[in-house]
Amino acid sequence: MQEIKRRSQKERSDTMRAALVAAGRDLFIRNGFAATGTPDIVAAAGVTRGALYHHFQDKTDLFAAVVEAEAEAIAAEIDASGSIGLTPRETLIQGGEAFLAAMRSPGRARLMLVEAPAVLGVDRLARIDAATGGRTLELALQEVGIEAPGPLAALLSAAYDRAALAIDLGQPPGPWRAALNHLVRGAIR
Amino acid sequence: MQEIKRRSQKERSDTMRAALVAAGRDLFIRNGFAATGTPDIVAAAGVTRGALYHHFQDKTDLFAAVVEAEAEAIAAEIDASGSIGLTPRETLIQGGEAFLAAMRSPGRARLMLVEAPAVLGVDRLARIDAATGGRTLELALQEVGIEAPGPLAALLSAAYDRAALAIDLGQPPGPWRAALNHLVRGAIR
DNA sequence: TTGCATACATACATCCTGTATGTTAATTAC
DNA sequence: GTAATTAACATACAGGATGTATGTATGCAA
Repeated sequence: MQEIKRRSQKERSDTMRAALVAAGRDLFIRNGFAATGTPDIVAAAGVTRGALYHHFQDKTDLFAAVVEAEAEAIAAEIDASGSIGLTPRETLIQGGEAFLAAMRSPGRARLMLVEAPAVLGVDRLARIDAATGGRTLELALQEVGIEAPGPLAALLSAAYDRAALAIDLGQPPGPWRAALNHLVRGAIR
Repeated sequence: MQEIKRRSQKERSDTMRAALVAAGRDLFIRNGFAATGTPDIVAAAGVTRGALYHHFQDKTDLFAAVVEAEAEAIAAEIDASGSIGLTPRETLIQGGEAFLAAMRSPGRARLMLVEAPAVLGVDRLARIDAATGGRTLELALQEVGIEAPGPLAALLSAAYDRAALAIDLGQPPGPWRAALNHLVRGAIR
């Protein structure tokens, strides 16, 4: 009868881990990493700090899990809006639009583009979104015939990041989209 | 005889403040903001925490002072290398090169481009380097006839930031400079 | 020189982090 | 089916950091 007591270990563990990640995501987005204490997180999840330190090595490790989950969510949203049968340069522009759309989830830009590099380090974060879907831009540039697409992809990605941040901070998206289009079209000639 | 005791209040205060900023800069660059404690800073400066909290409201306030000083130093270096009598687009490229050169001071890129936005917030940091010399890029774009130079300047600035970071992380500068040239020339047609 | 303000040093309270230990429930071994 | 083991947490503890409150000495002004 009591299905609460009948949960398997793995199921219990998975839901708890997910609850901690969800609570952490919420608070990290609202207050940032430094201003969010582990007591706040576990209180929001309705547990104690023992649960947190059982599932994660430390607070940074939980944050990394939040960032990874967020990166996967972003990649999934972008993939979902990926229209097929476009020219390479159309794919480029459309992928950028999809990125901006995915980044309009409130606070997501600050979490992924400001907090994450500072907390996890630039290289570690780069590895995370390389593991999810960060190389699509590079491949698209290669399609349109750029010789060394790596650095240029990183630069354009940085430009998109900056635009997403500005929009997340409340600025109107129109001028940023226009400037991005200008930049991309100039880059692929 | 004892010139130490003969210092005026203002002189004493100024040197102390400068010493704290210098010690803070050194440690923030080496270990980052979060991993640097106020005991470390005052120990490096040879004083106690009382001095720090007399001159600054809190640890973040000291960090802001460090960032401001660094922004001024960067602006001064860029201004010093500013050749006159160039065409607007030459000025654009040359200014970018000067920025990259200024950013090769070890750890400076991470401090200003990763830590500072996270600790101070993007908007506050934007105000700081707008107060120093952050609008030169925007003016240069206006010179070459860009209609709305604001967003485009921000995007190109973000690209330069990304390149500076990559170079600071140890990557060879050549490909990044090439990609930046490609991007800028495409943007100004 | 007397009084006050400035420039620090010292002492203290609070909070947070990470770890060590304890407890309960689920899984495995026999 | 029961004992033993392990996983999943909760509780308790130690260390350190931050910010503030208080104390002290020196410069400065009347």
